Amino acid sequence: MDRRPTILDVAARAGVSKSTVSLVLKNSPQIKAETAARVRRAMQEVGYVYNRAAANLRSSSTGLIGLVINDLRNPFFTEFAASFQMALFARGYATVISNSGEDAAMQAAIIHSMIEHGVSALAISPAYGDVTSTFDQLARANVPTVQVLRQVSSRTDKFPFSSFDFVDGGGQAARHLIASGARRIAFVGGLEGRQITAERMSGYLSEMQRIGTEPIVLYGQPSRNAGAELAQQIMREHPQVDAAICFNDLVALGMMNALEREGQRVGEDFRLVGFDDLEESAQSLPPLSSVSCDITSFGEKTASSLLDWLTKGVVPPATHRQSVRLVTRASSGGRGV
Amino acid sequence: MDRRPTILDVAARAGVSKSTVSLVLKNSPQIKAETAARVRRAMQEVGYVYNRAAANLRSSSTGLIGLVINDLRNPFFTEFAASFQMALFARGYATVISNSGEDAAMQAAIIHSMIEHGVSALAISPAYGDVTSTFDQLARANVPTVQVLRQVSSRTDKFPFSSFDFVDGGGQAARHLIASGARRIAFVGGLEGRQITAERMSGYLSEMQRIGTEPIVLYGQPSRNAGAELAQQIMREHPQVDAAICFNDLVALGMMNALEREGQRVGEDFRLVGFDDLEESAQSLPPLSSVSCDITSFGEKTASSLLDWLTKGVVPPATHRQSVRLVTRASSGGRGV
DNA sequence: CTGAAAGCGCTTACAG
DNA sequence: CTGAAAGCGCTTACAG
Repeated sequence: MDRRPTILDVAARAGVSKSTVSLVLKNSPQIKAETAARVRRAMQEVGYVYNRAAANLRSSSTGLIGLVINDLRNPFFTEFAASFQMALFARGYATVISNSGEDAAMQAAIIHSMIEHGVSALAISPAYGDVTSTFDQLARANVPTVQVLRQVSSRTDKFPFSSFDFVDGGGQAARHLIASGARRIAFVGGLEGRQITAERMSGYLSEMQRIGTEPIVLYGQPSRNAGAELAQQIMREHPQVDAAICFNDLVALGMMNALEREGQRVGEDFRLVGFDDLEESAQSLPPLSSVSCDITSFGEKTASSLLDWLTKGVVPPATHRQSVRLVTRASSGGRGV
Repeated sequence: MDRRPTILDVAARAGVSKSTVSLVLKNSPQIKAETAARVRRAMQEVGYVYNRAAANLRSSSTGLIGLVINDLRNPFFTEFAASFQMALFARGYATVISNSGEDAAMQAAIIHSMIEHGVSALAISPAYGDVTSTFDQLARANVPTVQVLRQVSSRTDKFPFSSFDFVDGGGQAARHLIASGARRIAFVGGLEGRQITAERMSGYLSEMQRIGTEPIVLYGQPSRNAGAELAQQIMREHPQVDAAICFNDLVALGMMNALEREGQRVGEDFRLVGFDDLEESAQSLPPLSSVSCDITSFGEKTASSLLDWLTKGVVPPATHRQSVRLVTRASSGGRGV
């Protein structure tokens, strides 16, 4: 009673061979409905649980998809993880999620373990660091793997990369602020040297060049508190600035808070645009304009292109950029918008 | 070259039997160092990857620990997930994390799938709903399972429950506010009817009864925006209130923001205490007093008690409450604190 | 429509 | 210190 019942136990109970039980498990049309019903009843009676590991061993495909995430504490990534998993689940695949915590060594260990556990495919939102041996391992093991949101391996032929078109988003934001009458626009927040910071900033830089204005850039952590501090710094050191494109909404919300406390009317005296369009950004006071990255649909698309690769051999394009869309709200326009 | 090399390939390459290879894999001291080295070299050469599923099939223990989380979008739970996983990883166990998204049916499907995949043990921060059949399944499959943070099954003998001593935390917060000179204290935020709301409120209610004051309770979503709205409502409808214990820090931060915008000085005119002690709470303006729940250590303890159960048969106590500690900052005292 | 046999890649006693 | 054999719980052709 301690060991788990197997198909042999079920077969004995139902008075058939184990082959028949196996066929019933796969809903084979070969089995007479009556026999199938009897077998199913026997499964109930003995408390049978399918042993997927054993099945996989023979058929050598686990239906397990791995997801390695660089920071499970960041809502942007967890939203991705949640929608990715949901999409796979709906198509009958189980997802194992693991968090590397921005640690390349941890990431290597996780991936190693996932390969051992026989994942059929892998999506990685990678930690920065030396990852060549990690990706070599993946190549050897022949596990279809995509890089999302961050590109750390340049071998996009083997490890296709997909992300958002942040460059375009930054351009949209800059043009919108200029059109709304902003005179001096700063780019605020984001860690220096990170690719994603460069991308989000790039569209802003082009627009500043186009209108012949010197850009003003203040780097910082992508957090609410950093945003508040940077706002103070701008009011002190750059009083001429009357608008900002923020690395993300958290920074923008922190800035908004600090500006309003100092009596600045956000949307009139100072215009603000963020990135990510978090749920709460629509509800801030004033509501925050933001470059919306539909991370939910991104997660779903990543899931289906990975499955197409796995099941139909359709290799995803080496690089894919999902388009983004600026959502304008009161923080960048008149208060009543 | 397409199929993964097995120990037989390694054995052939190294000129030994597959048993020897297996022993090398387990670092058996029986194998001569020289032979082991030769075998290891052969593994490198053929690109061998351990097949854990096959190993598990024979030894019937996967070393896979499942974690089912009710809401991967909530930082409190993701912090738990991250520390739980780290702790297990450090002890050589792989964790598979899955998100039920507060959906009991999804949760049932996830747990079913995890059992099939042969998890050795399970931790569940459960979704509310009808879970009897889900837990029956677990009982039948004989998988050691703990409930954390939310108790949905009353069979704590089979499914031990552990959480924080929120009741005590609420009491600490209330006594502190009374001692600081607050005259009228409200309890703000948290969904009505949820056990965790009741727990966090309970200590407050006792203290109000003790000092003979009618409690004032305003329910709401556990979010920043809800906090801001509830603050407005309090200023309008309960002008006599000069302090609040909030369901969590998000609510408190939202309240703080709304209060300050209306010119109230938080910490002087209005005293505020939250729950959870988020990282950013120490850095808000003013810094937020909060009941600190050390979720990191909670995750680690959960991991090790689960492993003790799995490996040594030490069943955790039916109910465990980790103690919490009020951290007082300027939001509940003088501004200069 | 159902059964007998081989095999997936390991581990585990048991010999030697 | 190393090898030959059986077995973990399934699936997969192949018979019948």
